[in-house]
Amino acid sequence: MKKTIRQLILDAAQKAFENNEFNSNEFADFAIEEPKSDAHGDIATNFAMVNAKTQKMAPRKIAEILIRYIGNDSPVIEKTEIAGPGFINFFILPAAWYPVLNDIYEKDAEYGFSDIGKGQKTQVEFVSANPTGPLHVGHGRGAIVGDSVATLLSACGYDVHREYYINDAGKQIQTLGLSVFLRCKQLDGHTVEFPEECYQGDYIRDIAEELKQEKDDWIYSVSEDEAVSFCSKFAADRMIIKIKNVLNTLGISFDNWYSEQALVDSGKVESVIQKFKNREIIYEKDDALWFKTEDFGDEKDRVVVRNNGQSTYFASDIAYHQDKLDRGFDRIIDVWGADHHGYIPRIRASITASGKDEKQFVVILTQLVNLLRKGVPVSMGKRSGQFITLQEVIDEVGKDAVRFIFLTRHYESPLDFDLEVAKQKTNDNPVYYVQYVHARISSIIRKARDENKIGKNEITDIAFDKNAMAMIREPEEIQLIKHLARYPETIASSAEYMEPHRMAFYLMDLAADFHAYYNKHRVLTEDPDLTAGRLYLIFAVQKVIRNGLTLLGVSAPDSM
RNA sequence: GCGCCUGUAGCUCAGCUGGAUAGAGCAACGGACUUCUAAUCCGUAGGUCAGGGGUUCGAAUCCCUUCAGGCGUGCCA
Repeated sequence: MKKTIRQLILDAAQKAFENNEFNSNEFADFAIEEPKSDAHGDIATNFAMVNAKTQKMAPRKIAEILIRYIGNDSPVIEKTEIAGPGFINFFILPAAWYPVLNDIYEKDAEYGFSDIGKGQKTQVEFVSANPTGPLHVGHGRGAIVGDSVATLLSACGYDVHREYYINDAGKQIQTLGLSVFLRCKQLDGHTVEFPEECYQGDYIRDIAEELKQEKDDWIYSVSEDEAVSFCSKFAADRMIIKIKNVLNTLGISFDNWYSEQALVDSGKVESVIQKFKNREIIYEKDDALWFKTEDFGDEKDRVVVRNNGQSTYFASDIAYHQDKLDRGFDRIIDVWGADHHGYIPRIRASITASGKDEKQFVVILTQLVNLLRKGVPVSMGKRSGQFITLQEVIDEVGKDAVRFIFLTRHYESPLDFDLEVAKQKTNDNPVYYVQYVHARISSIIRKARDENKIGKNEITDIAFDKNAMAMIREPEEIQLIKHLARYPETIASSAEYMEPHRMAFYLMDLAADFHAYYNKHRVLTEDPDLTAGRLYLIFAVQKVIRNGLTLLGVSAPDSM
């Protein structure tokens, strides 16, 4: 509809210019939008205002000329008017909205999908939590945002690749191994002291017990170094399995699990360092190797190889991001927790340094999650082991509620996640509000079948009965269709701005419109045409609700 | 100190990238179930968009500044 109106305006403007009523045929960019208030019509444009300069005319004068050329013969327009400082408001004929419904039936699960991504290869890397402990709610937020963004991009025709980067090299993995090793010894009755840096959560004990079950006393038959190293590998593998399981319960899976250790073993880290050394953008100081990130926009230079010869996490990351781009991705999107924001300039520096376009690299920073119970903060501390895991949160409030709550906020705002609120099945918890629409419509359709009220056509018939269609004319019904017509652009903007919350809010709004309609009008009536028309409408609503929930990874139940 | 993020109704949050009278939900108050699921709906009330300046036809939105909160500012990850 917006496209149609835009074209009408452009054609009219061109004609006005040809007849010398406009001073220029260079028109400024103008907006086509839906006014907040119904009194301002269905669609409005600021064309006249933004073109005051190009035409050297008063906005209202421009508007007058324009609507004269738009005329009244368009099949979709009921009337036009000029309002306020020069808005042009269009009132659309109710019947002009009907094709939206046919479109929904025709495209079905792919209604609203587009190819604006043009098959661009896009990688979304998210979660990527260290396998040194269970996921917590903060990881959950990144996981859900990343997954939903990936899904939305796919719906817009991007060729999307989901990746999890496993930090399975480096000191923290050794520490993990040591923690498990010490816990094993303790389980065997030895007195051991845990160094402060060791992980002490219950999961360490679980892994130690699993290890003992599989390997019995083997760890004492080898050197301690060898034992710890084995424990590291064993524990990391176990943690990855657990992480995969949690993510599975959230409906999240990855195309690739990328191992840092494998990256190191491949020699890519070494070779990037060498390459940068040759270009003299890596230099030696204080027995360490430094990357001149400051030359590429960072605050100061960063260490890539420590004075003890170990390379840093950053060194791997340079090679990793290089490798991503070498794999041919047009755009790489990293989803990080806000506490990593200091890393952006240095990664960007590494990308610029290697001659790539920094615009290919995008970071979504999800702000921290405060876990509460009845308004009281739940303490979180990884080393101490005193924390609630993501798995526990999901078990308590359910996958759908967790996903939806995380998605009803802009990822940039800090999030208070209250476990008690999340469990409530009230409107504090809008996931049920939206799902209820789906269940209600399923219920109506069941009843319609029971009572033989489906009519002579199946509801899903695209070539729908004209008489039935014409019965759709209540204001609430037209309102619903207008809302359904906005779904495609909601997908597009959610994907373009990588803001899945837009879809969540869209669904809540649509749900509100439906619930209001439901309370005011009966779908199943004694009039067969009316009943058929309304069934056709609500079935379309149900499809859109289901499609939208699916994009957000939330289920659409047939009964609640 | 510097950098990033945030500040909108009592609470939790939107506000479509500069548009018309700033919107929802919760909480409060008053109504609607013999009829398709009341996990719903209808209504009332609630605002100096943190404060101040600027940009222009027009600012919650852009710029400057002050204040408040969070995070970061490692040869940790």
